[in-house]
Amino acid sequence: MATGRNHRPATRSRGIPEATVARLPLYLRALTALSERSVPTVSSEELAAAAGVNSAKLRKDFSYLGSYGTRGVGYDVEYLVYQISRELGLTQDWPVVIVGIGNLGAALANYGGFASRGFRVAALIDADPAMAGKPVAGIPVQHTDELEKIIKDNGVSIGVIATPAGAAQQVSERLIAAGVTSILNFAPTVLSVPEGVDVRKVDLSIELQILAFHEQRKAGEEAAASGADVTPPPLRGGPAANRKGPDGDVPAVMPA
Amino acid sequence: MATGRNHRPATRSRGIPEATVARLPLYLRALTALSERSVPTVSSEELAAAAGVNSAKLRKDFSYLGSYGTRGVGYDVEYLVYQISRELGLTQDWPVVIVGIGNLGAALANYGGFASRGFRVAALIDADPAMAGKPVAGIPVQHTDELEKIIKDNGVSIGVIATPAGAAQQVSERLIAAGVTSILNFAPTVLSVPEGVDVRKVDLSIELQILAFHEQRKAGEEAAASGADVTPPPLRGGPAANRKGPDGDVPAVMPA
DNA sequence: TCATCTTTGTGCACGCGTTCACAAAGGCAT
DNA sequence: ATGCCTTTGTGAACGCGTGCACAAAGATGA
Ligand SMILES: NC(=O)c1ccc[n+]([C@@H]2O[C@H](COP(=O)([O-])OP(=O)(O)OC[C@H]3O[C@@H](n4cnc5c(N)ncnc54)[C@H](O)[C@@H]3O)[C@@H](O)[C@H]2O)c1
Ligand SMILES: NC(=O)c1ccc[n+]([C@@H]2O[C@H](COP(=O)([O-])OP(=O)(O)OC[C@H]3O[C@@H](n4cnc5c(N)ncnc54)[C@H](O)[C@@H]3O)[C@@H](O)[C@H]2O)c1
Repeated sequence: MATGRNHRPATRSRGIPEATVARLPLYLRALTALSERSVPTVSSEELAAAAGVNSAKLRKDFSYLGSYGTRGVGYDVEYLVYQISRELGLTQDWPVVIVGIGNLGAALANYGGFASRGFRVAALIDADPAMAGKPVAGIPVQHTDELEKIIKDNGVSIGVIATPAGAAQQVSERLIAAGVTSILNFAPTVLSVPEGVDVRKVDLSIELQILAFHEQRKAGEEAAASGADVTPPPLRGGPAANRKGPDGDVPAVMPA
Repeated sequence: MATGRNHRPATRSRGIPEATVARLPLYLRALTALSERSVPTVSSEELAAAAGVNSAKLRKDFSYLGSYGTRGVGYDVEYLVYQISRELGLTQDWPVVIVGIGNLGAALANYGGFASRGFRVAALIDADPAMAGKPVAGIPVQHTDELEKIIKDNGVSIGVIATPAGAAQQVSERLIAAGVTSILNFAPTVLSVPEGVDVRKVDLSIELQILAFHEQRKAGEEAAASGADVTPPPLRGGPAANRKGPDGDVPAVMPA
């Protein structure tokens, strides 16, 4: 579940809110772009616009990292890039393994965005013996038998799962037993992991379904305005009341 | 153009909290699995476990949909599947276009999870003339010149962007101008869209960076125990210690 | 019919995250 | 130096989401 409740009593000073942590990569990306254009400083307003967030939120986020800005001027781009990188742990190189080299796994392996940010594909692992040795994105695929050895030899602590859903739980258990403590899961399954292991999931179906919900709502409101009724009849406690909010919005954070 | 800098009183769809909407697909998946095993009813406790959430949260979520449970018994699986599907708008078929048929786009096109849930790949679109006509996942790729026509002819309202980051904003503008009102963006860019358009993004780099942050913190706490400072731990380290973590499960995708 | 037992539905309290609004800080020109 | 102007950093208010705890609902069996 989400960032828990009564966790640890100490280390409040280092306690950067989870929501802030999730935005740091966004700021970092915007700052990197500015850095490449040799822009020396940015105001919270400009940077917030580039990152697509509220400027007050950005300032508060940065306040958790310390006071790196200069009033009346803004933030020093290079310095901030460094500070955020350090905070995110990107000043070191993180070896990552990808398990399940099918359509998606291969695409991930080919993705250049890994190396560009301190991540290095240490190994590609698949259960299919026919794939063993075959190079994907220049890296030879290794068999799952080697999984534990690979993890340990390379000191891998982050694993990416791109296997079919049915295999994901088992794969996660092997990864964790071998030393992995962070998993990015692309398989549409709820992984059950011990405490201390972080799991983040990327689920295409869920995203589409959320979009579909909003699409339907938009269509419903539209139809409601013209008197038509598109949605099926509610069976119970029918809330004939349709909200026709002025919203046009969007966001929604998804919890676990 | 219009960067939405207007704040809305938050999206109150139809009274269903956004956080709940984001969990409905999760429940639906668990329920579908039960349905396939011909399980007639489930308690909130069981279903919550299967979906990886708190049972009280699940009950509260369902309460927004109406009272579909029976006290002392639980929920009727089939009925609930229907209700949630209807709520999410999955009783109708949503045509979807994928723009940018590279590594990732091709993987998405090959993904079976689309059709299984009311989504249909209406077209694959790419700017590379060399790809035009080539079939990917059984569907011929069409050139971007056709984009507007494709969207309109098929009544597409949901678009998936898998182009390089540099092209994403422009592609989104064309999609929106042609009638798309929901976008799932895989490109690492902040899309600026007019009000009324929903954007959800999936960003691998961000997910990995968030995981890296937690990894670093875990390593830091470990080191702290041995007298080190709480700041930048030089090297990632050692043995994956299984201590208390922040959480066991986290979200992955974020709103636009 | 009535008692018992299970499980729902929800009132309530709490904490996190967001946003507003503004005082203080600092640069810069005079 | 002094005053002006810009922008930060944050106190405070507010709303959303979460989870506890329990009364009410309803099934089941005697
Ligand atoms: N392709 C997509 O766009 C997409 C989108 C969203 C989610 N997903 C999910 O990602 C996963 C992979 O999708 P895909 O399209 O690449 O599937 P795929 O069938 O093309 O690839 C799966 C790969 O995993 C390997 N594998 C199977 N069991 C394994 C095991 N126990 N250990 C190691 N490797 C194993 C298979 O040999 C195969 O190479 C699936 O769970 C899918 O639902 C895919
Ligand atoms: N591959 C991954 O695993 C992965 C992971 C995360 C994010 N991404 C992002 O997804 C996007 C696609 O990644 P990829 O690896 O598939 O890249 P790719 O280069 O393999 O594919 C990009 C495709 O988009 C097409 N394209 C370019 N401009 C276009 C335009 N204006 N209109 C239509 N099509 C256009 C290209 O012809 C190409 O076929 C990138 O933004 C990447 O950063 C990819």
